[in-house]
Amino acid sequence: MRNVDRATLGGNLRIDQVLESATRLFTEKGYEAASVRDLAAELEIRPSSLYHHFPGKQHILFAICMRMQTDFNAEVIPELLASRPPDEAIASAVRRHVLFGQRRKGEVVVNIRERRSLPAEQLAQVNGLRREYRDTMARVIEAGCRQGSFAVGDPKLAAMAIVDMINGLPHWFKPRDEQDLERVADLYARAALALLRGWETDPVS
Amino acid sequence: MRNVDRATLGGNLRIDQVLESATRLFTEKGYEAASVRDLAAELEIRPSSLYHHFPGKQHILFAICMRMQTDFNAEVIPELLASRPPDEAIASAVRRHVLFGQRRKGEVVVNIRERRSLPAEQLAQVNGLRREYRDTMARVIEAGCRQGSFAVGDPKLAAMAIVDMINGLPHWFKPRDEQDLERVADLYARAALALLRGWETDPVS
DNA sequence: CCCTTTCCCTAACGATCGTTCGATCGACAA
DNA sequence: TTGTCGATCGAACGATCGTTAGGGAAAGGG
Repeated sequence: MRNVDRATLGGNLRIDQVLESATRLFTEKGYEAASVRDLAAELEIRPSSLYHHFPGKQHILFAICMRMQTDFNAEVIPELLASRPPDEAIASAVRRHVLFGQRRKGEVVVNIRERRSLPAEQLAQVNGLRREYRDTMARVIEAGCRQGSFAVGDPKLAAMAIVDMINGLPHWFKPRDEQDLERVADLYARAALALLRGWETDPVS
Repeated sequence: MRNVDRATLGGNLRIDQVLESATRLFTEKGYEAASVRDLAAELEIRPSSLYHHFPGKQHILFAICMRMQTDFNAEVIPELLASRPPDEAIASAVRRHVLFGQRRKGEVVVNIRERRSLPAEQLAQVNGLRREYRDTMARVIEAGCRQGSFAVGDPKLAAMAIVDMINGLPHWFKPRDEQDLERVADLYARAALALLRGWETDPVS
């Protein structure tokens, strides 16, 4: 029982090594294709030793997804809830989202691409956190519409579009350096604002 | 040899059934988790019979990805190359992209999420087609910048952002009816234009 | 008629999968 | 010293994996 707590929340040393190696393996080969023996080999221990720290392979994936999404929400949602104009809230949330996606690229990609291999109940937990983020963003967009900064008919759709756009980034973007990363983060923040301001006002052609 | 040709291009009846069932299985369980025996069971034949039509499991995935991406390029790229203002070109390309993503949702999702399980050489072929699409879109965006319709500093980045946004759609969007689908397709076309017009002109806050 | 080709079958191959069991080793408290 | 406990080990379990070998039934052309 103690192990499970230390698996979902961080804390233990060896468990962090397991999650780190597993993240790398899962991103490179995919969750199903990466075997417990691959993971054990990377950690230089025997496969059976892994079961002292985790009750099974699925729990490793769950721990990766859950920890990543928890940290993400704790870091990005406050930007949306801070009391300030909706443009600024969206802009800094998008900035943070982009930066998080690069800093924790491995976990983010695993969470996006391998999450569906989780059993229904664990998958629902992770999806709950993701929905919480999207709903919060949708509410800020709605507030921006009421006060006239944004022109969006469907705030939920707009939030999904923006999130999809940002989540695509870690799959292919390799920043040249820290400055390049900041540039793209700002660019995406601008992109989100351009989207929300001009969505339903501009003519389609 | 004949089989390979009929696998990548369409034509044969049974092969189409295999690709259709495989697409459904791969979307539901993932390529690695879906076994040859699962696929054979769905087709009500024995696993070994599959090897009369395909030389191996990987080639089924390759056929799905290649056929989907070929059809996609043949359908969407002409919208970008047609001689007309860049706004209109982008708008109708995005519209077509969204509609294609719904009409061929299964194959599109498989191509996005399972493509990486392909061996390097086959993966490169599919990625080549994808790059062709993105590059074409980037050139249209660049043209739009030169003639003043768009205000984008990095056309390739803008193309990737738009493509990521649209490709996210098939993962979660379930249109109520045909009209709802048309509505979202138009909305995403507008979103792309809003993005390209206001990207670098609007202040960040 | 026979011969080839197409399609599917039964049976099984070796490999690898996630996981379990029981023993062992070292550190540390009593 | 003895006892406890966390961590690791070797060895193996049954299941399932992708794939192959070889044969049989039906169809079509010579």
